[in-house]
Amino acid sequence: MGKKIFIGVAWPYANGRLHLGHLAGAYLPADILARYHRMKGNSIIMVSGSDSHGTPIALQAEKEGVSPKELFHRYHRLFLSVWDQFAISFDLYTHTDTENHHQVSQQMFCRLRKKGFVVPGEQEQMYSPTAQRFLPDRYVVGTCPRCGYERARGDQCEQCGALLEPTQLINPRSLVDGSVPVVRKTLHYFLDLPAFQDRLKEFVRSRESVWRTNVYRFTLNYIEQGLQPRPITRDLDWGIPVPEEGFQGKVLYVWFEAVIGYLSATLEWSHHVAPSPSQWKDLWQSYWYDPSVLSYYFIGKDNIPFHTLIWPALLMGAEVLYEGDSGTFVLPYDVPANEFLNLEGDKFSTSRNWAVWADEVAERYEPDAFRYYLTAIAPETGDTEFTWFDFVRKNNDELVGQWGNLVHRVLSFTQNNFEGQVPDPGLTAASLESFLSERAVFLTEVAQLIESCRFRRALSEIQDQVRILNRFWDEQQPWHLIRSDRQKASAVVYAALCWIDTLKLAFSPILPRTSERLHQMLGNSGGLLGSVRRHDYEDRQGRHTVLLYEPPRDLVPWEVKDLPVGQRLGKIAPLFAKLDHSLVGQERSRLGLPPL
RNA sequence: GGCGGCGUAGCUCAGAGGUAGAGCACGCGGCUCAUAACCGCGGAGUCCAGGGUUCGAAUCCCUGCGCCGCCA
Repeated sequence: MGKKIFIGVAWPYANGRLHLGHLAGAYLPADILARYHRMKGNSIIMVSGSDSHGTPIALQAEKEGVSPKELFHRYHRLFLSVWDQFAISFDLYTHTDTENHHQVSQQMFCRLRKKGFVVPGEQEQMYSPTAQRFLPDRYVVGTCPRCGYERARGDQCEQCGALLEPTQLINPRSLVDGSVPVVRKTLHYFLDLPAFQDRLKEFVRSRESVWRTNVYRFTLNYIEQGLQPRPITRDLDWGIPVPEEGFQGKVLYVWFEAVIGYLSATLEWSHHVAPSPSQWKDLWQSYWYDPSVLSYYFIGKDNIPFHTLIWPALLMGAEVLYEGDSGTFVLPYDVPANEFLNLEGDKFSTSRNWAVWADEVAERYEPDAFRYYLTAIAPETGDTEFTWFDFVRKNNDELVGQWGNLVHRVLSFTQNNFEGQVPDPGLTAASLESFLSERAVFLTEVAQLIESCRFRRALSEIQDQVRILNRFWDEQQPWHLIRSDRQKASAVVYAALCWIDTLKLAFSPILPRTSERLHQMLGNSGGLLGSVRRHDYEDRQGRHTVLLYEPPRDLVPWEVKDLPVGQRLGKIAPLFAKLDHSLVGQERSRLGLPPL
């Protein structure tokens, strides 16, 4: 019986481009897990979407003189093409400004309100009399009380790093029109997190053996320090309206509704794929109310408490989405938060333009080369470093030199000596038989590593096996055997081809594009990659473009298969391109660095 | 300031109480099927610093330093 897997991936904020740090931190590992489970025959969905609301988007839109909707649609479109370029196989990639997401978020709000976990309270906030509206902390600037910097923001001083309340600023003014704001009381709703203190603690403890130690300890400690009520509404006009009388001009806080996207996206996906309208309900509920579902959330380390505490609290509090639903929400199984990827000795920064932009780089290089490199240096246990020098090096020496070359030397040899057909091993020597039987052990080992989200380790395990096969080929010397003992040569080639076929399988979650090509080259039927499809639709919020994933009609299963004797190989071509070392200098100069 | 993570060979990173590991780079040798790729051998390190526990610590504990994140 197959397992049921839900994979949620952080909702990227649609006010800036995506860079390799985003991919390495969340989207790539999630995709690897998703692709693996599909081959394993498990039911899985992977969902995410663009986060369209919130202060930074509103602020930036104002600066550029466009509407927030326009701004976020621009980035949303860009994101869609990145997922396509890097073959990130979201079953649904949507955004938070759909009618469905508005409804589900408001419904969650109402559920929690009704159950008493969302309560009203007063807050003091800066108000601009000239603009007649409340100002988010960042909209207020003034002199920092600590260092005297004159353009400190209401939430933090960029000069000295002090975290501030806007009321602490000396000579505060509005960033919008320069007017002097005043302090005013405002009514908001708060999530009663302390009410969940004990249940959350019990929940977190139950995950000790699954979660990474940093995630576990960080979360547990957070609870033990005592949870505070958190405001879940804001004075802002860009967002999801608070569904309550007297709350005009207020919206749900973006951190509250964005996590609900995991749930709303599942509903939307079910709408898109359910065979009949009456079945969509069963479909989405099967991912949220069945206690055997394993749900994974791929995020960066800055996002941990939202997924290990706040989201579980919302799910516990609401219990179900609609009154009368049977079952209760499934809590996160694993939250494999990654640390950060740095770039050439400094952290990625969108505002300082210190980044390798995903959309750009996908046009200059084979995206699988990045998938390889980013998995090899995945920041699973600590921050790691992207350097162009190391990228070119790993691409040339490991990906091309070891894996690509192994494939090419064996396939070419088959082409040249066996008319491009899988040779008959005849009575395979016992040593080759046991060599071939190790494939199953190998696949199981890789599977276990992937299932426990140790992708970097999985990749190194696979590369070890590539090295073993290169050695096998060298030791057997088929280029001599072909003259002295053709039968033995056939057996060696057969064994090598079968192993390559298995390695292709193991590589395919990490390198889907090139594995698909290799799959064809080996003359196989079926497919590995699948396709990402755009889908347009309209609702009361406007027109939307989302991404849907379609697996290959005949998805190759995750299991050892002997190649049929006589199977014709496809057209052979190198899987990967070697990169010239001059690229290192070129790419570095794009960043304003000396050539090395 | 509080909490968590990280600090290991020139570089990128594994490991985790019992004589320091991998890949690359470097040196030597082999092979020629292959994208000058592949295979073998070798040198290389006060495992951030200081203290403690232990027969034994890179690994556990304490203190400090540096980097990253969260929170105040």
